[in-house]
Amino acid sequence: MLRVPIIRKEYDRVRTGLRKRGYDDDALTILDHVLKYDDQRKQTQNELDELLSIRTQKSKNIGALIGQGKKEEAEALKTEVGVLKKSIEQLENQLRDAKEKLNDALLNIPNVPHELVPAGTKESDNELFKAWDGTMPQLDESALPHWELAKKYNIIDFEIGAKITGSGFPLYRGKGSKLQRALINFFLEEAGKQGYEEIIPPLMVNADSGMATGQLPDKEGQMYHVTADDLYLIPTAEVPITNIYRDTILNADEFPIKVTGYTPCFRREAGSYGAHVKGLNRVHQFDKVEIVRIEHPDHSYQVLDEMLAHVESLLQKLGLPYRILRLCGGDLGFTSAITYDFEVFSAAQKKWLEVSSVSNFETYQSNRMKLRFRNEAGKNQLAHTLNGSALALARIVAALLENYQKSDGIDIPEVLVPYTGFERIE
RNA sequence: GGAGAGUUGGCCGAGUGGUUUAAGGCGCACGCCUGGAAAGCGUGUUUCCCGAGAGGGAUCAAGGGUUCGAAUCCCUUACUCUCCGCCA
Repeated sequence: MLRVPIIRKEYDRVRTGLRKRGYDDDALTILDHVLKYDDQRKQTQNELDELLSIRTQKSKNIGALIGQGKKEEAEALKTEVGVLKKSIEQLENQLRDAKEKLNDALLNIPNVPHELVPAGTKESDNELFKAWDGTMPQLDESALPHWELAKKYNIIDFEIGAKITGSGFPLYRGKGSKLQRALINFFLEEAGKQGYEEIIPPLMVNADSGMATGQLPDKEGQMYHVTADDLYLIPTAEVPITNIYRDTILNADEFPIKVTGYTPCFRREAGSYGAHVKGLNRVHQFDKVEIVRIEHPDHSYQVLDEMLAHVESLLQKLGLPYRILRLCGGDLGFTSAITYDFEVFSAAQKKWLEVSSVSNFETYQSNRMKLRFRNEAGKNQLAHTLNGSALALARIVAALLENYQKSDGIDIPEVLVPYTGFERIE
């Protein structure tokens, strides 16, 4: 979340930034509420500290008097301190109240967009950062969408998935399953070559973790909640991986921190319907390889570029037409300062599908999770967190199947053959 | 699931209601010593809030309670370890 001193000192910048997200004057009053609650907090804290100081002092005196055998004086002092108790209790309640209000307000303020982020509220306001300048796949008239191909070659079964669990939980089988595993391994190996440490994290997280990366409270309804144990199924590996570093003070020489992990991802996608959810376009469970970086604030934007280049190289190796969007303020995730979306062209559907989202959160997440490093001056400073999909599988599979289809089979991109062990799906 | 024992600073570890400071050790930083180093000696070393500073407050797993006063006593929760049960 945002730090109060920033809201105070850079008030105008914060307001301008939030306007890009569509905040009007009315919505912006939340900033003034923050300042008000913070003032209340400080004042109450000061008053309380003073009383506590007096209490401690007098209590020590009581101890000393008892030690000297001066019982009556001690008793008198006890009554005196007893009077303080009520005021202390009252101030403690006030303080708790002010902190709670302050925290609630802060939790509801999203990150301030980077200056490069275009203003806007609609998808069409996203900026085309990099257009596809190569050739588009030429498909026959008879080309099929991926859900038809999945059926034709018996590689993905949506109906059985729906029977076992529900719609949006596809079952991969045979070469479909092997292709899935090949892509996961390919992505992990490529990340490994770039120096990312591979991990396998827990697939369920507690509320603290969800809060730290910002899924809670903002996206409460988007996660599957296991109520019996109050745990959440992860919507992305970002959550468990970034939370490795929750409540941590790093040494500056521990940078760069580069972690990658494959996990299934679970999303309720409440409110989605129609053509958007056809086939693999939008599912409740999908596989994804995520890359996460924890960085010194001075380098995070250079690192963001590195991450973009990495994702781009994956798409190039897979031979998929792609474009890169710079998200507008309204489309930007709650916690993100800047986000680039990668979309691949799914040639039979004639649709661009989002397959990666690469973001710099600056200090928004690290402030929530108390992730700091000791800087050159020896002070503890918030680190920057970044992450990106590299890549999300389901839609990549959709595009691969559609774009590489021939009348009698589907070719496997050359780069994947060592991982699949076969060259065609027939 | 049952029973028991635990959780103290970067790490180890003492501390069963009060005598301004959570003992001591290790590690780390700086200084003295040295030709240089080691050893030795000295000083410093949790984090957060308020404050220009001096200083004040909080912090002994978390949250409540008892008390003039809680690391210490009581309650709840989480986690760790041991044993039993179940189990891939």
